Amino acid sequence: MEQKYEMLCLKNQICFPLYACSREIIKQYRPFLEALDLTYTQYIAMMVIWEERCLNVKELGKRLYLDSGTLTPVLKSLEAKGYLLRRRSKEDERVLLVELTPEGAALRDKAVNVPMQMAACSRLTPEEAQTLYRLLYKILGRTPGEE
Amino acid sequence: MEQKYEMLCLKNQICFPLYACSREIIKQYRPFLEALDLTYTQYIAMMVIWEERCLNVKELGKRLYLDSGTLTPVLKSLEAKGYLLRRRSKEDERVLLVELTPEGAALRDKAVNVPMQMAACSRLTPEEAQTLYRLLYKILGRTPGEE
DNA sequence: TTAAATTATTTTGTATCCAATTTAATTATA
DNA sequence: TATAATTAAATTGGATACAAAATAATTTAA
Repeated sequence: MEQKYEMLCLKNQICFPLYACSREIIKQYRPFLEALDLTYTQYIAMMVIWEERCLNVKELGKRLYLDSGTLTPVLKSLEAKGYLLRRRSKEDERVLLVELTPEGAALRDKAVNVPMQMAACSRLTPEEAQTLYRLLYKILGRTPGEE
Repeated sequence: MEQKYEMLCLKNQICFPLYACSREIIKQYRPFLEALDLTYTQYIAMMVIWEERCLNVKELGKRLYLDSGTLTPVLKSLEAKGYLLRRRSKEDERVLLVELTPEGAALRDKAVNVPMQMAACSRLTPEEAQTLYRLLYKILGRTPGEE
């Protein structure tokens, strides 16, 4: 290939394997999450909601790097399954609060083994996973707990 | 948080930052790709087609980790823009060949600076990027050229 | 103090993704 | 050689993603 096109190859891209890996791993989640009747997006949303019990859409979106355009249908679906309640804040009617239900809390016990099951599929050593984790959060520009 | 839920937190997931990073970087591509009237998916498809000049949907899908359900509309859209031709193979009518047009080849010269522009946005050192690259392809289980 | 600006969420429209089904062509086999 | 099995794409249906516009509530500022 001509020199000037060298950088424009799939094999010289860093974003492409990131994109491919992300989708491949999410595909691996499928059988485990299907048993919980959750999609991956619903699963990571529930993960934050399990931790926080109650938070608003903006906060949730910041944690997940998703905007309300994506979250609105996801949260409506989780509400329809009975795992959370959506209600407007009393102090500020613009704010929508998302609150864990007892059914949602019960789901956490059913989900508790998913991380271990997924770890068993990993092709990386714990050290490699740790390195990857650090690099990914360097790209994201903030650590999970931050802000 | 209770010990038993410890692994079920966003901050202890490896897939989540992968998923978030992938989307964040694809978002960074947008202004550069908009100038070419391409989406990210169209861009990586063109990248393979620029290299191969002519290949079939199955081969393209293997390179991109995408199936024909995703590729069919992407390729129709690229054909509509005039960057490629879709035609059935003479030897096997089931196979759809995707062939670069002169317009598609010309687009390559307009895209040639995108990788450099994106590299300028990177928060990683070249060494870190190299490490990340290696780990991602370890997860994918095959190197870019392989198979 | 009320009109303008801002903010949080929803809606809309477009483009993926992907599982599952369908269609059409080819190959294998009884 | 008919028929079954396989294969490559396309289609269908459901769930994201996300930009842009719309809606509604709150805050700012002239």
